[in-house]
Amino acid sequence: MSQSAVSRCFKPGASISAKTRAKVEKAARQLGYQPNAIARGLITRRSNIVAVIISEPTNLNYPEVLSQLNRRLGERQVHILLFTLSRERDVNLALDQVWQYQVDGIIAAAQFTAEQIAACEDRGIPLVFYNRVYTQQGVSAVCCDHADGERQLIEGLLSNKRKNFVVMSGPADSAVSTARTKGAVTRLKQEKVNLMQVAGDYSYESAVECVHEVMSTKKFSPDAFVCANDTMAIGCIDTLRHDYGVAVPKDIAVVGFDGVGAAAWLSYDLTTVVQPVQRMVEAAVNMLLERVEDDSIPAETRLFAGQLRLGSSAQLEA
Amino acid sequence: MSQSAVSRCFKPGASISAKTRAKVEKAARQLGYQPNAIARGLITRRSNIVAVIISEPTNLNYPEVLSQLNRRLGERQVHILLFTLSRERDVNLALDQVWQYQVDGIIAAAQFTAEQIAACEDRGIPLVFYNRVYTQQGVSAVCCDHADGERQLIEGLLSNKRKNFVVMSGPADSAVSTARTKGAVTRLKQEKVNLMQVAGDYSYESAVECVHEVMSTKKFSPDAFVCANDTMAIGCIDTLRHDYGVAVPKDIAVVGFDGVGAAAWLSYDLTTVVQPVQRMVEAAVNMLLERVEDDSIPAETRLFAGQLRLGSSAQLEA
DNA sequence: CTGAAAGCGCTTACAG
DNA sequence: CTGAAAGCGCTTACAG
Repeated sequence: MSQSAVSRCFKPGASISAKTRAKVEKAARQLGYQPNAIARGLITRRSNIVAVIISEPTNLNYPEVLSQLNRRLGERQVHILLFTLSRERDVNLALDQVWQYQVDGIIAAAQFTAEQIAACEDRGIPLVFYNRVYTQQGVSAVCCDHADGERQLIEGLLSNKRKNFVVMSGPADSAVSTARTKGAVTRLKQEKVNLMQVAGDYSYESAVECVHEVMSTKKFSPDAFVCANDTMAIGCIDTLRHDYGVAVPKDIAVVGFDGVGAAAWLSYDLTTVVQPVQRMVEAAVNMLLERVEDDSIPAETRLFAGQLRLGSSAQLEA
Repeated sequence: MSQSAVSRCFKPGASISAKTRAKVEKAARQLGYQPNAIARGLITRRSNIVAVIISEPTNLNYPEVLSQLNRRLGERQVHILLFTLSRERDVNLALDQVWQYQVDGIIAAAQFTAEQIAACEDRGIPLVFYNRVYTQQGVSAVCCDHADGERQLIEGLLSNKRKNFVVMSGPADSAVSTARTKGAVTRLKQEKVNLMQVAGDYSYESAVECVHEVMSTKKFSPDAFVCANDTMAIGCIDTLRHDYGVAVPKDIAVVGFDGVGAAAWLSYDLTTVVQPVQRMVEAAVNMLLERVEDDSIPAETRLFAGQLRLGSSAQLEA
């Protein structure tokens, strides 16, 4: 048994006789032999590992994203080296590790600086952003159309005769929150309505505090809360009902964004925009692996429309 | 510059003069050089990668576990190769990949067969289970004491004069669900109370169906629901309130298990057992890495008590 | 303290 | 179709 013969046996399409193949396979079975993917990667310069960098692991949306990613990549025999960031600024720490592990590509749900993006390019590591868009050239991304989703929600609330809006944003360093908040505010500024902005951090608890802040403001009595994610919208509904006896949606309408599982729970039945996670993940994986195969493929940004979910937390027209 | 000099420069404690070190570091900075961890792993037989295998990614508990794991392992410069299983039986597929990637160890929140455990041992790959216990020798595990947690909940419900219990289990192939259900049922069988068992799958939707099933059963009118996880407990509360106008906890008490974020939401304020995730993860990481360093260290099972959270979904005594 | 050499487990032209 | 040889980028005795 030569080394080469064994190697060819595990390489699909290599020229090898049925006889040698049988011999190798038998021995492999007896010894429990599996080719060493690390050594293979060293010579082929393909590790079949992709780094997944996520900065908001607490976002309820992310387990689904991660498990979809694992499924889609797994189908193509690609593995995930996982990096969850506690703070957005830890990107550099993660990237240092990424270089060392010779990953084939990066899927990032985190904010990169221009230098960080350039560093990936310099090293020839394809990079696809998930739910971040960059205006600069040559950056691939899949993204849910946050601005348009917010626009749809606001249209509905407006034709519902809502006049006094609260827009609740997420963490200041979250690009997703910024996009959503900006989408909502931009549309609202075109109308003659009152607008108050408050800053949460995506968490239920932060929404509770924001609602207290709003409700203790004299001279402003809101009739609609527009929240940057579902978790905060849920926090709003609970606080309004339990602490202020407000009827939702009769007195105040509440809308969220994401389409997490809890949005459909009977206590909330949230009006929200559902991100097409499956399609987004599929697109991200395809775009990344295409560019791994062929580095001449140009960058591309794909924007997916979210789907309006009409719940009873805000009775919009269909 | 010899290869050896560069190598020593990146190895802490190696004998190298300040002068050469400076020269190497300067060059490294200019070229953006980082040692290739893959090649290093090939020769040192240490990849600094740990496989994390999770079979219930939909469990709301798991994002926190994963992000804690990442933090704890990251502190020790160890990385996570992630495997999420859609079905418990995919363990073999995951393990095949695990062998190829020469991981240093495995953390598994999934059910392994005796053969699968033996395969890890044969290959000398340390294995620590998370929230699974095995009675066989030589298996390391950290686990929340599910049975004792259930016992505490049941004691409380009993001293509350509850008489007609529903125990709702999770998926049949989940060891965690089995342990919890068995803990509850064992304790209940010691008392003169009525008991009905129903089978959910950990999801909110399955709890809704279970409640319908129970409430349409003539001759049985429950006054306590004991659910194998928080998500189902939440589904119970919602269904009881919205579909049957039941007062929780006055008419029917509901308890869960896990201590997920939503348990504290105002609409639920769940009585549940909180898993000490931080401590459990810390223990799992320590146990695994100890055994990576020194394979003579014997296996160990560590059982952590869960902490009772007294919410208003069941008014237990303190 | 430093460098030349061997070797980790693979793949891949190259000759036969 | 098959095997010997070179080489991927490292680390680590070994000599100097």
